[in-house]
This record gives sequence, structure tokens and C-alpha cells, in this order.
Amino acid sequence: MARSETTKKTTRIQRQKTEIILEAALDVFSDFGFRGSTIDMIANRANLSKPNILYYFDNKEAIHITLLEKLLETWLEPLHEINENNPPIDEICKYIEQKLNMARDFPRESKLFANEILQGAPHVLPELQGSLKELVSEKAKIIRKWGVQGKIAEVDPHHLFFSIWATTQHYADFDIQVRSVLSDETIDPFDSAAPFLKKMFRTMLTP
Amino acid sequence: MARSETTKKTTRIQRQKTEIILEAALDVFSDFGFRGSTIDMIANRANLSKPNILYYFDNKEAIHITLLEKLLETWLEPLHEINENNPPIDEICKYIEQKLNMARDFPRESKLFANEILQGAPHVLPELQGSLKELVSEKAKIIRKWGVQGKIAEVDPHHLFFSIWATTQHYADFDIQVRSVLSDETIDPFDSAAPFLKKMFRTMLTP
DNA sequence: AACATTACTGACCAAACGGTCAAGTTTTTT
DNA sequence: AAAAAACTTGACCGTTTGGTCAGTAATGTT
Repeated sequence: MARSETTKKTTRIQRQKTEIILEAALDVFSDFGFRGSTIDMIANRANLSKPNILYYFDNKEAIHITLLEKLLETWLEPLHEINENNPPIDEICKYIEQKLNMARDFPRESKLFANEILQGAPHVLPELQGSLKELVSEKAKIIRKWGVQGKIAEVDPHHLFFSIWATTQHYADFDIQVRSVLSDETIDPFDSAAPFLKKMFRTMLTP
Repeated sequence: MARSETTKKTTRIQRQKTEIILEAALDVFSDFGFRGSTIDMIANRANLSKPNILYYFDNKEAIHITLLEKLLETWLEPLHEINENNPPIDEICKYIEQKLNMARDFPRESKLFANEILQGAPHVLPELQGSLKELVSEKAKIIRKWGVQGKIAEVDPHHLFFSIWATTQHYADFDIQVRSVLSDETIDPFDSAAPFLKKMFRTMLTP
């Protein structure tokens, strides 16, 4: 067990160093994936020695899991906010905007997640089948109800979410491809992506 | 240099074995990523010894690059087929259907590609900036012209392609997440994805 | 059948990697 | 100021991994 977990109270240094380690690990993991990253790489990034890293975390996997758990919370936050009582299309567009902003502001988190899912979600499969599925199912009901009430066009709620996730995260995960294809044309892909996506989904959802 | 590359004529055995190796490597690479895969894993899958693998390929990277190059050709094929003279919306819907079918029938290839791009395209960056960019730019002109002529709604062609790629490949790359969220609801996600996506893009593109 | 070429493998090597530990340093507590 | 607790690290270990090589087996050629 990591030494820092044996004690009851977390010290100032513990909080600081774990934060530094997680920050460095996010850099490394998001760039090279779990297997492509080494504890030495994380140690170098964090300006700490390898044994020092392992003083705060049991092993490499523990760092990865800690990152994923923190990520999942913030990742699902915007979905929680969808409110049945607000104007439906505005509500969905707000969600799209939030997801796109997250892709822009937290690309490392997006890539970390994409890497994990691509490998078959070895560390977060239970969460996918549990809390994620439940939350999506709950929000799907709202979408379906809006459709029946004629407030939005009737669409399959699950595939609506999939397409929102796919299109927004694409700009973070496939960043290198997006920029290669656009290159000189645009300064920031996100600037032109926002109006495009909002228009696309608004058109589809308008009854 | 790999022994098989030194000779002028490729023998029957060379063709057979390289095919077996590439098939096994696709299995392994798409499941574990480049760094997560070992030559031994490929060898086991292929029922060959490790040195035998290295008799046909210089090293691990060479196998990976060979796979990516073969992949890129077939991956871009459907985009080539977009024809200015056919009915615009049908033409784009056909492209969407082809991409979705590829995600269903060749999920390993899709994952291999996703993995490569996520890591910053270390092996195919030149192709992205070269042939891909050029092809997309060419087809973007057609989309733009269709828009000006009023045959389809005016949309940013690049972001249209991005959203088509993102939504279709999502079902292969994020397969585990899609199935976790749907689970009991549907038998095959692809069956319900096809009409959803076609409707979404058709709605957006109808003038 | 003799020869040449191609195909294959067990044994091995060096480097990389995850992780440990005893011994030291720093910080906190009393 | 001294004792206790927390923190840090150089050196080290066992395993994994990419890759080599000398020698052997199989295949093709004459």
C-alpha cells in the first residue's frame, strides 16, 4: 500500500505532491496511452524521482485509475444538468456547447478517456454499465417525452447522445487529423465547429 | 532488412505468411495499441515463432506501418467515390452508409486508425497532411458548389466530413461504451444507428 | 540425387521497465 | 532541542521485451 494511504490525516505535502503527480501523469498518459507510458516518464515530468512517485501511489495502475475516476465525474457533469423544465432545444444546445468547450479546454482528459475506451475500458467498465448507463437512460426518457409532446422532433435519444459525444470529442481526440486537413484554412477548428454543430443538431431537433 | 525483402521475387510462402502475420497483428494492435502489443502476442496469434515473424518483417514498427498503409487506401476509397454529377444528398448519404458499414465490418481497422491518430499520428502524419488533405479539399469544393447552387443547404464542408467520420467511427471505436449504455435495449447498435444518422444528415442538408 | 535457396527455431543478449529497500533528509510534534 | 513522523532517493532486482544469430529443416532447381 502507498505510504500516504496508511496514515489517517493527509498532510500538506501529500496533497501537493499527489496533485503534481496526477498532473504529470495526465500529460503522459494522454499522449502515450497507459502501456506506452512509464513511471520514469511521469517522474521526469513531475521533477520527482521514480521511488518518490511510488511512495504516493501503489503502482502505475493506481495513478491511472485515480485519474479516470476524477475524470468521469467532471465528464458526466454537463449531462446531469439537462433539465426537463427548460426549453428543450436550448437545453440540448447548451449541452453540446459545454461538451465542445470541454473538448477544447480539457483535451488531455478527452484523450485519456478515449484511450481507455478504445482498449475495452479495462478500468471503468463497471462505471459505464452502472452510473453512465443509468444517467443516460434517465435523460433519454426526457428526450423521448419532449418528442412525444411535439417540443422537439422524435429521435432516438441514445443515438442522439452518441452523435453529440462523437462529434464534440472528435475535435480533441482526432485533433492532429482535424488540423492536418484544415491546416491553413482556419486558425482554431473549435471556432468554426461550434456554430456548425449547433446548427446541425438544432436543425435535426426542430419539429 | 527483412530477409523476404532482399529477394526480387516473392514466393508463395512469403505471400501466405506475411498475410497470416498481418492478420494476427491487426487483431493484436487493434486490441492493445502499438505499445501495448508484443511481437510474442502476434506470434502466438499467428501460430508462428517470434524469430519467424522477424524473418518477414524488420521489426515491430514495420508490421504496424504496413498495416496502416494498407488501411489508409481502403479507408479513403468511399470518399473518392463522391461524384459531382449525381444527386447530392443521395451521394452524401451513400458515403455515410459506406462509412458506417466499414465501421461495422472492419472495426479492427477503425480502432487501429483511431489509436494511431490519438497518439499524434507518428506513422501517418505525412499522409494526413498530403493525400488526405488534398482529397478532402477536392471534395469540399464539390460540397460548396452544391450549396451555392442551392442543391443542398450551405454547410461548412470540412466540418461536415468531420461529423460524418466522428459519428460513424464512434460505433467501432467506442463500441464497448455504446454497448454498455444500450445493453438490453437493442440487439445490434448498427441497425438503429444507420437510419438515425441518415436522417440527421439528410435533415441538415436539405435546403 | 546433389545442390542451392528459402524458411524456420532454440538459445541468447541488452535494454527497458515496474517495483523494492535500506539508508538518509526534512518536516512536524512535543 | 530532541524525538517522532513523514518524506526522499541511489542502488538494486526480477521480468518483460525487441531483436540477433548460428545452426537446422524444408523446399525448389538442375
